[in-house]
Amino acid sequence: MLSERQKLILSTIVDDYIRSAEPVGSRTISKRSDVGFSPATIRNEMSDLEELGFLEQPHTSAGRIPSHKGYRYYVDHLVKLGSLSVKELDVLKLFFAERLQEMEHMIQHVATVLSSLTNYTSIVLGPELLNTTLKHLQIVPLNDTSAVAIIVTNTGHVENKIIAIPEGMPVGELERIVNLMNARLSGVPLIHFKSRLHSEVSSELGKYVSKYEELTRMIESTLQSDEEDRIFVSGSTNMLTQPEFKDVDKVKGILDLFDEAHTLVKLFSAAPRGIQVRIGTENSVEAINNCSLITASYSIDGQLLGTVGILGPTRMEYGKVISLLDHLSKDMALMMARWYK
Amino acid sequence: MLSERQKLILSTIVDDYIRSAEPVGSRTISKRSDVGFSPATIRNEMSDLEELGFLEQPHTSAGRIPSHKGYRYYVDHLVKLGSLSVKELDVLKLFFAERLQEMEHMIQHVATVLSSLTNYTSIVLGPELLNTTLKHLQIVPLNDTSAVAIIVTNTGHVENKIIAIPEGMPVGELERIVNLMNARLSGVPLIHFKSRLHSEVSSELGKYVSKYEELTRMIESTLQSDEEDRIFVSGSTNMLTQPEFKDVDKVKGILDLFDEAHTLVKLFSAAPRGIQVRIGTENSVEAINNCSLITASYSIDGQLLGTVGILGPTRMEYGKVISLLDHLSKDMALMMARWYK
DNA sequence: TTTAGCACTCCTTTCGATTGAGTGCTAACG
DNA sequence: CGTTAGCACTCAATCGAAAGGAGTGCTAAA
Repeated sequence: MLSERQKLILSTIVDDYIRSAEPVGSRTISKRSDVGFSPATIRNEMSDLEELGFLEQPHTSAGRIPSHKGYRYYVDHLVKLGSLSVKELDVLKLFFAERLQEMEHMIQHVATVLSSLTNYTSIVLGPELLNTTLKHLQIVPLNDTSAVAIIVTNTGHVENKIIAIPEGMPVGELERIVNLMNARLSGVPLIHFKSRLHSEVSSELGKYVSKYEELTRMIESTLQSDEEDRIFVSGSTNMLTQPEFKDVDKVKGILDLFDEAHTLVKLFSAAPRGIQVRIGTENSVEAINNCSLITASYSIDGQLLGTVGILGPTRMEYGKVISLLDHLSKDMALMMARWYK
Repeated sequence: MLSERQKLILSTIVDDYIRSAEPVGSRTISKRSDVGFSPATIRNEMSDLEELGFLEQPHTSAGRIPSHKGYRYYVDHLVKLGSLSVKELDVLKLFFAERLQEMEHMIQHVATVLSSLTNYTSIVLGPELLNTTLKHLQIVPLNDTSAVAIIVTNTGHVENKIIAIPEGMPVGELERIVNLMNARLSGVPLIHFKSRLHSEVSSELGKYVSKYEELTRMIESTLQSDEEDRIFVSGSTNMLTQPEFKDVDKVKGILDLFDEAHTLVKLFSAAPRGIQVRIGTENSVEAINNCSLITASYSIDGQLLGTVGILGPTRMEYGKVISLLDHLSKDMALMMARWYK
């Protein structure tokens, strides 16, 4: 357990380091108006804090910087949640007044706003398609062998994929099956689509049962294709403005990560409800072991939809970012609710 | 007009500099087996070439590097088009054997292959939607006020947009109009869609003429939304591996460019038929004034469809890249032809 | 015309020397 | 006994001089 004075000093060091990116010395702390101790006293405390593992020294005659453990303690006990500035609130208000039509555009826009407000990189995981319900299924033949399967959800999302028409199935029959599916499956949550497809429709298919298996498998694959389309990144080059990443080799790995939608989806799918701060090596992905990732989930009626996140250096403005994400994730949930109902 | 010997020397300098990224000295050139002159002779020629503006000296006691004019001459007269290696041909053959279904995936894949074969950044501009013909038009109502307009082209491309249902238009009437449009406009090239829409359909609309205007305007807007979706980038972080960009400030502007699909589309739309090499400041976009951009257009029956491009440092492997782009753009044209016919 | 020789330039590397921010320890102070 | 002033010590960063070396330009000889 840290004493009040230790907390004050740790907190001051973290704040100062976040601002300056330079190791913080005892004199710097001592000069601050809210700390009424001499440099020598501070030094003793700093020495203790280092022994406890909260601080590190790049080298003997440098100031101290927070260790991962130090950041962790700061985030858990000391961080002062900044309230959003008038300017930031204005931006958000304006943004949510805009009522973008397509959900993709809305989410991309959220990412852009986040990265420009924070100067970090923002990553947003959109809701899974499976949470929506089927509005309309359509199959448009392109030629004798292939067709486009189109699925429209109640949120207005359109998913499509080119499929092969089962050999020997006439167009008329294809239409009949699709009509049947529409009649029976409209309004069904896509997560139940697969099972309902079999229970509701398969009995009425007559002689095309085997062909039909082939067809449904392809329609199902249309639903699975979207995993990587759920991820939206903005401000990736903001990483380059951070002094800790002025060395090209250090950013390369991070920037490469942003192109791997696959890895990002995995990283974000693992995020829990509410707000989570993962510092340095707490991240499972090695490329961002010198970064912190703050995520906030958004949900409707307790059902987890997706995650909003900010990636920056471990020396990140935790207070500001946490309150911003908290605010925004709630706004997003509200906005999503309009779509889903 | 340069003498044969000057050409040989210029060519050798450019080749060597492309390989090493270091200023090239007279001794280095002299040692090469195909140049039978002493360093002193080479020096005299280099001095002449510098006076003519083909070479530059970073400082008095350094070797020479090619100027923009030097690269230009090299590209126009000296470059040896490398034939593709067996390995590269294998990659391409394998790739085009794969027959990806969706055009988007195919194009994205082309970009990936290009960047991994060259270690530069590849940018591909896909064909305009307007070159395709209408296969099917569909409007799916979501609720009382909005619907999704879906356009399927003969290439299997699906474009969709959420539109507002004109006030006071019953669903049945909406369906009737869409059916009419489908009957009359199927097979029409999208570039003529707008004009045909009016001439073919407007007479038969009865009392909904004014509402109908509103509706068609929105359907038309679905076609225009795709401009930025035509651009595909791969290997953007390859820029970071080039020694001339080891300084973060120098790459920031370039990487930022890749996020501005808008600017890229403009840059690529301006590309002429065939292969073009734009060196340094020949590029209109300032961010890439230290880069060279090589583009190759692809077309069917003389109609320009799109452009494949490689962006790298001015010190780029011109010979290799040019022949690769040439080869690939022709393969792409063939592949596209299958879609369009 | 070509080339060997040589003085000269100037970047780069190296290596102390210096500087200065910051520490740890000790002893004095309230 | 906690706090602080004083002081010696450490070590990265900065600076400058010296050395090294790659490369040039010029001149004169082959």
